[in-house]
Amino acid sequence: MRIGELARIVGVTTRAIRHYHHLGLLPEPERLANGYREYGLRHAIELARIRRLTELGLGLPEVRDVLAEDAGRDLVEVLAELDADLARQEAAIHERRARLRDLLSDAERGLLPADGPLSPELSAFFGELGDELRESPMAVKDREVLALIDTAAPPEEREKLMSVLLPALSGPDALAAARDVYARLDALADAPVDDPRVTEAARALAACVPPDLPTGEALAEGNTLLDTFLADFSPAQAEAVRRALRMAAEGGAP
Amino acid sequence: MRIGELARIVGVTTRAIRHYHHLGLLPEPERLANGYREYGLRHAIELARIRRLTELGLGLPEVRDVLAEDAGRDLVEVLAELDADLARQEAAIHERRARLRDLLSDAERGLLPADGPLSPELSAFFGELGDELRESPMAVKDREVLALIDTAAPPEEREKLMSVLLPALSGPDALAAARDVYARLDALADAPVDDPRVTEAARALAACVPPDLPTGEALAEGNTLLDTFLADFSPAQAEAVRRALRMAAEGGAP
DNA sequence: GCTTGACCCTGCCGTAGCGTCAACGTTTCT
DNA sequence: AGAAACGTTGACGCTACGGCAGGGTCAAGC
Repeated sequence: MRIGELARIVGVTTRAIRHYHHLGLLPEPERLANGYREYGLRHAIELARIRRLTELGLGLPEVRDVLAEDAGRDLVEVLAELDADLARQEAAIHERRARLRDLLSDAERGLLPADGPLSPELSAFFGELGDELRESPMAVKDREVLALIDTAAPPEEREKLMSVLLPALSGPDALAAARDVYARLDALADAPVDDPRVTEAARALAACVPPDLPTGEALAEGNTLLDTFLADFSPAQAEAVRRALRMAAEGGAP
Repeated sequence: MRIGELARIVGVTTRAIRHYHHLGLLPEPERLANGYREYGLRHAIELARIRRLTELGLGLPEVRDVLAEDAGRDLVEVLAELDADLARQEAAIHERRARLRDLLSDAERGLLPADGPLSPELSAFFGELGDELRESPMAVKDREVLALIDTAAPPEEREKLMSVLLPALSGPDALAAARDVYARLDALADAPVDDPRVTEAARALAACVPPDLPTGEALAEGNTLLDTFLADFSPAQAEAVRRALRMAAEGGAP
């Protein structure tokens, strides 16, 4: 029996058989005078065994281990380990599917303009903001930044930040206040730094900032983060934000 | 902001960021005079978006597609497709885990000497055969061959073969008959081809063969399969099997 | 001025399990 | 005798990066 026939019988490709030879999973058979491999029943049997094991999800090195230890002892151990691994994978897939379903249901209700997934509270806030996201560049930017924070710092810091932010976002006047601040900042896009509206915008923004926010940290000298953040704004907008942070920091820690 | 800081903020490795640059997922930022990449808030935002998408399970080429089509239209489509894909994977894993559990429970009851998984009926038959598998080489070989058939020809032919084999295996005298045949064939291991016991063994074996088995096919001239199969036997054993097949074929198609 | 340590750069090899050529020899059918 | 269908070895391709080699840059401390 030559390689093609063996492959057909067991239901694998010839390439796979040669691969198993290469890895030492399946012993190389005798060669005919022309160099062709000549297989016997033993090979078919062993190959079928390899197949059964790989189809269970074992990796080829593990299959080799199982085949090598002629006592079947190790098999049980490997299978148990594999089951645990598969359980983890299954759970991971399940979780991802749950998040996918949330996203898809949001999308069906017309939310989700072009963004990826973010936490449900934020999603709700920006969902209600609605048309603002199509008209106010500031609102768009704000959503992007909050999405960044939501994605970035894993649990610990995220939770802390969200716990002080969320009450502010879900208050009864939060939407109107946010719209007002966005409009004021948008108006500063082309304004000079000494425009009188800068002060008003800063005051409006500071009023929105929850008192528990660590604004002091943000103002610390070596903070390149704040600079990077403000580099994306016009000079007047950046000045307004900076003043608002100072006002919030002074008002919050008297 | 340089690459290390960006990586820390978003929670990825610098290697991943460079990888995204290489694939065109994330635009290359300006370079400083020393060749360092200099990032802004925009990059952090985009990188976080990429992260959210990959963590959902999208592949990087798909992420690129979603980011490229500036309308979010395609996102829903991609996500739906991804969900279908994940559903398939989840089902596959679930099935494998079910088979694994069967195997492990078999192993706990002391079955499964060193073999991989096979269909439950076969497993039951050889489970009951018990000690025979430790004493009779023929029994071991038989199990191996049936396991091969069980693994190899997918559904169609397998079902056909099993449907005629299983009744014969589960009859009340099946175990005793099988033991008898195994013993007779084992006795022929070192016997000459013209040993009188060859005829008796052939008769005993033929009596076990279900009448519906396509023995004619097996005897057709060009069948290298049968030769390969018999090459694993001693001459007298092979002769007995050959004669049994002839007897079954003649008796089965009168 | 020199070293140390923490960054940054490019580029190449490795991963699992084969698929897919390439370039060539053998067998088999017509 | 030519073509189709097989066989041989060898090398590259795929994911989403990790790891390493071999170097350049920058701030601080001696």
